[in-house]
Amino acid sequence: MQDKLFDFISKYISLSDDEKSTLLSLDIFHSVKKGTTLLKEGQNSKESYFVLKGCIRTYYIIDGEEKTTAFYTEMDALTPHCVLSKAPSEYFISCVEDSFLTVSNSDMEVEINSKFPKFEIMCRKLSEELLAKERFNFDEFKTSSPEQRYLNLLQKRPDLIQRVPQHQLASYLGIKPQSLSRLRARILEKKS
Amino acid sequence: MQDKLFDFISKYISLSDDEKSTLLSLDIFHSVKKGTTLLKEGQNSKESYFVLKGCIRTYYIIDGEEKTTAFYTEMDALTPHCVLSKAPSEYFISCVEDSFLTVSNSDMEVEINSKFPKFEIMCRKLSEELLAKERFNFDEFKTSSPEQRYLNLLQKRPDLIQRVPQHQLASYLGIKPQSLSRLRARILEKKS
DNA sequence: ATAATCCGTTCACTTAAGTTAAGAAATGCG
DNA sequence: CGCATTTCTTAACTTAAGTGAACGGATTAT
Repeated sequence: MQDKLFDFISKYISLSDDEKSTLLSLDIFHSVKKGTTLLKEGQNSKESYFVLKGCIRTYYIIDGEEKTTAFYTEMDALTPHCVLSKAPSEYFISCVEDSFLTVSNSDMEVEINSKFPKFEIMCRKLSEELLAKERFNFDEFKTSSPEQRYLNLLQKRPDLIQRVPQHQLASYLGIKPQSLSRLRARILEKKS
Repeated sequence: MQDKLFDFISKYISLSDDEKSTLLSLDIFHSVKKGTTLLKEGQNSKESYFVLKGCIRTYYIIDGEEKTTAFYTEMDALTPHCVLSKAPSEYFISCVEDSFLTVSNSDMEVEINSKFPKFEIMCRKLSEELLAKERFNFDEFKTSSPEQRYLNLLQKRPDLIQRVPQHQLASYLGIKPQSLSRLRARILEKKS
């Protein structure tokens, strides 16, 4: 499973065996059970996550209702907003499935980055790439209707629709669960 | 005006006078007239922008209609998706107002980053911060109605509503211009 | 095993956004 | 300056999402 991490890293920089073992010595690999809450609203966490297997989600509680805004699956990285802002978290992070993650601390990252400048380079490339992707996804969201967004998701992340509860998917698509149900029924009708 | 750039940079790293003059020698400062198109769909650009004064926007043309998805104003940085993906651009970038920008080339950035590791650090910090912000904005968008999004914009970027045409604002809010007009009339009614 | 809770779907009704069209106001250009 | 184009608003109508409620089916807890 560690190799998955190294495969991912190799897309950005090349690591020596020495550097690899330094990474492994940090004890960042963790197995997390479905339903576990990794971060709560109001907490001041310094932890970042990288999903090797499984799925985690971020959600807000607004007027007592859960609003899921993002899913992170295999090879997705998440540094919560509160880690950078050093302010209490506005949202929760929880485990959608039994998952295998790397969990790293921002102090630890600062240390590694200063020891291995390579690492700094990887982080820059990765966050630049993720920023561009995030902007693109946001653009797509803005320019399409709920139905188009659902069809788009069906194309791009068909796995999500299988592995995630409908009501979480609904808020991810920016609508209510009932609307998602109706929308799906409408699509099925059209096909026939 | 250059000082504005250095003030911005100083939030992330400290530059020596030597480094400052190296930066200035690169001839990255440009004045751009309102209406100028900086990037066209299909182009393979390597240029990134930083807005010192003015406003630029990204927009798509979908079914012959302009869809504005983002505005970049004072102290905003934009590296277009196509620069990183090295694929033709999916969108246009144009100048909303007469503006003063820095325009930098990705080859130039690679060179600077290798000469000044400090710069690499700044880029990492900046893109991490922007990524967190972008995700937060996306979350807000998903979890609110068009009316809430407009009211939120009124709070957070009141200047935009003044300086940008309504029909561009509308698609930025994910709705049609007619709906924005109606929505504003509705809000005015409520207030009275 | 049974009760309780949660989840997804359906329905009827309300509300708001999309669509089409028309006209007024502002802007740009010859 | 006046004409043309673009932009903004309004209106009537259509379509889709929000709301509240009810129903089975599944999952969880007791």
